[in-house]
Amino acid sequence: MAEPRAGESRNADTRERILDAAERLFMAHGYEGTSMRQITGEAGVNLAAVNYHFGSKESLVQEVFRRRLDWLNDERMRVLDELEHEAAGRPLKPSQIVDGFFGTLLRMADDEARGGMTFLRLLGRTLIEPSEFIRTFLAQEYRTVVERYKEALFKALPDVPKAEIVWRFHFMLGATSYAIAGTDALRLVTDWQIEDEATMDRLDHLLPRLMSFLLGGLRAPLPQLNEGGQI
Amino acid sequence: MAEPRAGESRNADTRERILDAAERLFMAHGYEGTSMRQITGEAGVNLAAVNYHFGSKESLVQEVFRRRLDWLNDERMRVLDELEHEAAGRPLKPSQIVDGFFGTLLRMADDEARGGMTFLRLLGRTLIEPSEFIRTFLAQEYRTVVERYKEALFKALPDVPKAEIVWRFHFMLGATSYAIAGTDALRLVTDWQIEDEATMDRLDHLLPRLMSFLLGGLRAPLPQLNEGGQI
DNA sequence: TCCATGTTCATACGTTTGTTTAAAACATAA
DNA sequence: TTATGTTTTAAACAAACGTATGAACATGGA
Repeated sequence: MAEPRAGESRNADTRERILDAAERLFMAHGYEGTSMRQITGEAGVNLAAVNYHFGSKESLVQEVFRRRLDWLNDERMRVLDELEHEAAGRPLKPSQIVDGFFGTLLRMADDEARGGMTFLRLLGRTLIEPSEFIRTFLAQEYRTVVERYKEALFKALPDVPKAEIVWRFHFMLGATSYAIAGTDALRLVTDWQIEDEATMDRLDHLLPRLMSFLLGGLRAPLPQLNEGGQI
Repeated sequence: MAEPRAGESRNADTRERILDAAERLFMAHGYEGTSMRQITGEAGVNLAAVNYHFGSKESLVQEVFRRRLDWLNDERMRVLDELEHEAAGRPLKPSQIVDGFFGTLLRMADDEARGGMTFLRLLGRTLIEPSEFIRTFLAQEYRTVVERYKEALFKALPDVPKAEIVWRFHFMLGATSYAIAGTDALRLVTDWQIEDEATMDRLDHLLPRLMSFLLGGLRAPLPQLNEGGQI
């Protein structure tokens, strides 16, 4: 380990250590289930450090997400810009759009410097986090990106009602959320000791699997909606 | 309101009042985010009542789920028994199985006596709840039912690798979870003021929408898995 | 050297947490 | 009525919570 050079360097180091510890603990135990003392303990810093550097626990969790989401959503925007530029006006293929949004997300798992699997699992279970202010915060962070991808899907699937696309976007988010929430949640479906456990959580298998599923759902035949009263 | 007749009647009433309040509050604020004082306050009972009737907060939340899941999973078993009996050995259609598992769940929303939408939304966000002991508990409660439906899917889709089906079951759970987690989570995708808000959350629309999506995903073309190293 | 600035530290504050206690109130049956 | 078991009640408990404070320390420029 390299010695921190001096004041400002230690400063930045402390912030990062706190963010890393908070990310891991929020992932494991949730926001309300994680205490300041756990965070500062695991980070090896003083209890008061969080309030000094971030102001409050609420601000801390927001910074935990912002640190990763800023890059992710910028990247998603960049990818969509590039796709639309190459398409030169013609509508994109749904698979391109889905990969731009969800593929870009899942590929973060390979990048340990961007939070890797830890952040992905945290995000996966936080989109439907009980804590009101976190959901509100995430909704704001995602607003513009989701809006652009929604519009792209509208153009790519002109024959599908917009409300239908919105719902299917929502369903895709759910499937992806479970996909990355990881082996914890998978215990619901598998019997702990699955024969090919080793290959179950290979990331290079997860992405194509999820992508097939999402596209299958997105392009499914439209349901017959009974416009009258009861079903 | 009918007067409670006598001792045992008041007893049961207090228990039910606590369970109802806890269900609603856990749905709104999560397990860790809900205090005993909130629960007993909303239920209109004494603070000590929870510990007297249920022993602890952990036992309470387990009873909240058990009260609904017992019926749900029995019903799922019954439906699958019936389907397999009618099929008389021949494999079921995937749509029948999916409807038996997820349709039975969603149709609970119409039954206010079974918890209705409140319990559904609670369940939706609890399958990936951070609290370890809740996930463990749910995994146990679901074990046998999930196992039977998995087997049914294996038989219904003999050409699809079992690992693939397990994953897709998992994805379906995720999509369903988001579907029932309700309008809170939908804010991620919609712009608050959607034109046809009124029709967005009509339950008789949600079920066929979700079903199309799930079946589309379940029957999607198999992904090309790179059996070698990196993707 | 001195001061100013930024950071760390131990400690304490006021609340809130889940749970326990012992007495009171109640219901049931002899 | 008396005796017995069950349920409700107010009050208290220790522990943990997020946050605030002021002294100690380190650093860089004057």
